[in-house]
Amino acid sequence: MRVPDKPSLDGLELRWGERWEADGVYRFDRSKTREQIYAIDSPPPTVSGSLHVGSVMSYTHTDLVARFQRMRGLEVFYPMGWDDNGLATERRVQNFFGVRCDPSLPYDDGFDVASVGGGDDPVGISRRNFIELCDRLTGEDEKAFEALFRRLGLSVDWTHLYTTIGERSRRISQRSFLRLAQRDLAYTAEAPTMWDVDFRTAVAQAEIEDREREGRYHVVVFDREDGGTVEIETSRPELIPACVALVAHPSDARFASLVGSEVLTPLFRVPIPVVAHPLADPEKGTGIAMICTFGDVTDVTWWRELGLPMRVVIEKDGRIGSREFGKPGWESRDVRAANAAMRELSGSTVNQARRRIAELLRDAGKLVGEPTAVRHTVKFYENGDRPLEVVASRQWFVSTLEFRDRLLARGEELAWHPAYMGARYRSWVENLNADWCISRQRFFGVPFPVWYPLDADGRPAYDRPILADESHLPIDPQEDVPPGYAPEQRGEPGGFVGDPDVMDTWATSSLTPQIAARWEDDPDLFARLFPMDLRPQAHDIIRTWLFYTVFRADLQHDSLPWTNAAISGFVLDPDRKKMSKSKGNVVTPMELLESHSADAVRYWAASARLGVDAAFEEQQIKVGRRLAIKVLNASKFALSNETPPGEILEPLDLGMLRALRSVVDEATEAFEAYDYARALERTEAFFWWFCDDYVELVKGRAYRSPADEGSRSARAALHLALDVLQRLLAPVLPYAAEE
RNA sequence: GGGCGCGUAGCUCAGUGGGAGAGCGCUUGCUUCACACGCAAGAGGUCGCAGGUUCAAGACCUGCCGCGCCCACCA
Repeated sequence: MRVPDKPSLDGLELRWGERWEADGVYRFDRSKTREQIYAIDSPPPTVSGSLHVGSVMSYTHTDLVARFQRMRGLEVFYPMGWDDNGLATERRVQNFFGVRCDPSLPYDDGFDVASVGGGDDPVGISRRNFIELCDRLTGEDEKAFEALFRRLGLSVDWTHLYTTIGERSRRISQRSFLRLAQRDLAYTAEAPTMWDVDFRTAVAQAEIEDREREGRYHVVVFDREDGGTVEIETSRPELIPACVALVAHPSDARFASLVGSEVLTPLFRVPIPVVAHPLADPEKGTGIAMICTFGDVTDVTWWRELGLPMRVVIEKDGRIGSREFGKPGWESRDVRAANAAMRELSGSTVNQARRRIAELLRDAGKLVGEPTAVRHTVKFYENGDRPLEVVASRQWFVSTLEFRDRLLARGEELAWHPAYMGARYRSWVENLNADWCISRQRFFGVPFPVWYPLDADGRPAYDRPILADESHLPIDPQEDVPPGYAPEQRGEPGGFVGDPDVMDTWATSSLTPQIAARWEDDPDLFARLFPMDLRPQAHDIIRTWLFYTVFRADLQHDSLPWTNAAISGFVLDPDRKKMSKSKGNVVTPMELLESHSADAVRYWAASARLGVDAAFEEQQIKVGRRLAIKVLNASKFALSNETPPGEILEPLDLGMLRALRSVVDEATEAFEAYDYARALERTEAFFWWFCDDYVELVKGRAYRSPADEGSRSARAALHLALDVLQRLLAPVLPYAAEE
């Protein structure tokens, strides 16, 4: 045994990191059975830059549990993944290399990105070439991520690494999709969906957030057939050309006589019916509202349930398109005026159109008073800058609404840590209002393993998709050819065309348990791991990652994907604001580890309970550093006397050990309840008492003659207590404990 | 509008019906043979407010105030 003269934390991470790797101490032993295994569904961090100090905290939380379960004798399956599938990566690669993905181009296996000049316009390349570039760039980030996680001391088995754009993820994602399609749970439909006009893609309900915005209420006059008028209030007058009806509540006496009659829209003079529907709120506006295709999701409900026609004026780029009145579906009592008004709006953004139509209405005497300013909530894509529009387009959906009740039951079945986080899941599931739209009009993602036959005129038969053969996955329908067709038939009448879209990134990451456990690629391994024990994650993605993963497992395996969910909070800066790069208060994780040591940073992370947002406190990290150093020094004292210890007989020694035993019990109980912070708190309090009181009390006795019984008892007690304390602290301070 | 969480020392936070606590920071003293990244002593609190239950409330119940978050059909 060699005890250093002056113990230090410096260099411990590198030394023990290498040793752990060489010895394979965290390598998963797949010969173990399900009962002997503790399986973790690690969150794959998004690869589009660098990791945040918040990630350091939450990944440490997972590692605390992993190390505890391993020390309790379970074989821990602790993989890692990189989430490099998605819009964030796509944008980064585009900007970095000056390229643009064009899925219609064929793969160029001799493509050299160096040949892409510094031209102004991005160079179009095939999807496969684009993915290869994504792989290349994300590879760099992923190396940095791994270095950070290794230094932090995450006891991950790095041989179980996956990427969400990798071949295995694409295969499993496509396989799962095909199974859903075969059961008609995944279906394609032309339907109104939420649409981001900047990214030009459909988005799902889960990616939508409300933001408060300034708006203006306009009171607008519609003409009745009998010569009277009716006034409605709207914040979106630019949708008047898309208006298909007025709606009032069935029991609203004020409008009862109007229901069933027709009115004319202002400016466009389009005859529309007045209808009744219980969703119309007599308290709002003037009590009667216009229904447009489509201003919001209520419009969609009204349109569907009342069987109204569709008159769309907003294009996918968010501008008002040109429309010709007088044609079928665009009838008008004054075609000339309608087209004149339409020309005023065509080509402008909704904001421009809103101002312009207000002027037109005013000039026509159809605006009552002036628009009044109001703050109201508007739906945005979570990464978007402009309000979402509702656009009718062909998309793939997964049936969700019909499973609401069983998904609620799954939420009850899952053990949430802390328990109250289950309420967020519940309120989300209770309020689901649409099937999951899983197609995205983007490029860097998992393609749909689907083609469509072309009819004699070259039109795709979307109602007869050709599903890929499962044995050939993953496939890219832009390159691969469906069974029974020749490559030359691509795009030709009577031939086929590949589905151009990619899946929602959550459609793949909702399968992380299946990907990590190699569903159907390795049935033996899967049976040993699934359902898993733990999903660790932060609270902001309960309605996405957690919800979708529960959903997929329920559909595919009729079970929960895991039994426990451990929900971490966020890291806030000391002013209690959310840390953000723009405020310049971000500390890079690697710098933290280098200046304070990994154990010190882990200590700070371990003091933050699950579910609670934690303040970033450098002071707390320093406290952790002192604790780690104290462990080294106390251990040095206990180990420096090399004479053999004896039997523990002294009442003081026995009393100390009795107290330590109850600390072990408490810490174990806390850890089993995922309350690592309490385990640390109890252990730490005991440890400082042990150092300051017990050690000082027995020091003199320990220094007596080696043969002295009291001295032997003291030394034996010190050895035993230090051994136990090191193990109690090992999940939090693995480096100091290992040293 | 519905729901969840949180208000305890200057700061960060424990607190499981009976004694108001820890760490940091602050003050004072100490080169004691594991550790000055240490040790010892000390100052510092109407436990958000108001009722109620109880022999006893920081804790349990009700209402209110404040902060944060989640959800909701945006006329």
